[in-house]
Amino acid sequence: MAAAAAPAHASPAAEAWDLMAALMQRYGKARFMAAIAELGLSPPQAMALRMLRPEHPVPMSELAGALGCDNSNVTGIVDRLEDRGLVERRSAPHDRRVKMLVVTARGAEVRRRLAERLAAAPEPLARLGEDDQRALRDILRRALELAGER
Amino acid sequence: MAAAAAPAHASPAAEAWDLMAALMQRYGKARFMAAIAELGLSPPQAMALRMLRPEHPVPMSELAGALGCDNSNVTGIVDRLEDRGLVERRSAPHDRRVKMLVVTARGAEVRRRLAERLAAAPEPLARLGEDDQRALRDILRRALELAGER
DNA sequence: TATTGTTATACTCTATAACTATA
DNA sequence: TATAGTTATAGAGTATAACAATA
Repeated sequence: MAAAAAPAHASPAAEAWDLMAALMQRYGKARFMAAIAELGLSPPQAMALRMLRPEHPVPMSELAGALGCDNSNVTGIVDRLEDRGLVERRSAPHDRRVKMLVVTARGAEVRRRLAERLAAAPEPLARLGEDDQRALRDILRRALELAGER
Repeated sequence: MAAAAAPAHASPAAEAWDLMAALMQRYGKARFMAAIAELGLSPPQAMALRMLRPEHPVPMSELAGALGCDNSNVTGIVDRLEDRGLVERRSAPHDRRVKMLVVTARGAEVRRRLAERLAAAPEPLARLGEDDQRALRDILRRALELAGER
């Protein structure tokens, strides 16, 4: 099936955005689905494991915020990750309502393997010359800096 | 919550890929979810409507391929789009097993509004100078051309 | 025999609302 | 009263397997 939208972009930035979306759709999504299938994770489980950082416990509600879903969903997602021994719930010292999420050693290993599979640049970027690669990286760094990120 | 992965990239392309993923995650996803909520579409319904092009009927199985899911899922997704009058099933002339999907006038309008909301470049890209915007667009065009796309 | 789309089944994700235990 | 997390519920997406109609 062909691409989604018709051309005629409002600005070079809009066209770049469109091209980035196409790249993510065609390469990023396929790779993500393949990687999580290998590791036996569902998409939200994989996103949760990516968001959680080993050695940095966070409350359930913060994970819900990062995943952009309701707290009640996180209960089930974490249940299944915990069943597989990838994360643990711990009580918070200062507030007994809060449960802190901790990545286990096994979870950290799965998380590392996932990151490894997602890190490599896809073919269209990898094939670019060194100059283009660096220019692309530098422009994107500037974009995110301008927006106050990082 | 902080970003997902640790730094130390294998190449400028790998870092650029990481930055693009961050951009999509932080801006693309939020905008997509807001747009489909306004239009009353679920994520797969919206993806289906994006993939289908008015005036270009395609078989159910081709949509399944474009969505990267099983044929059996498409039955339900299309059922709900058809209930809302956004697409129609038509019989194919040459093979009576096949059903062709057609975007209705109403579906085309919803599809247009969706595309409109997703087309604008997000703030980090829009804030770049003209030179950077054009350079970014040109590099991405080259990347997709090299990979044999478009 | 093989293929297209549907149905049946089971599991996961999703939001909403009601509940608990804390604060 | 308000908040963190759970449970209950209902709707949607997902893959697998079995099926009907057609090729």
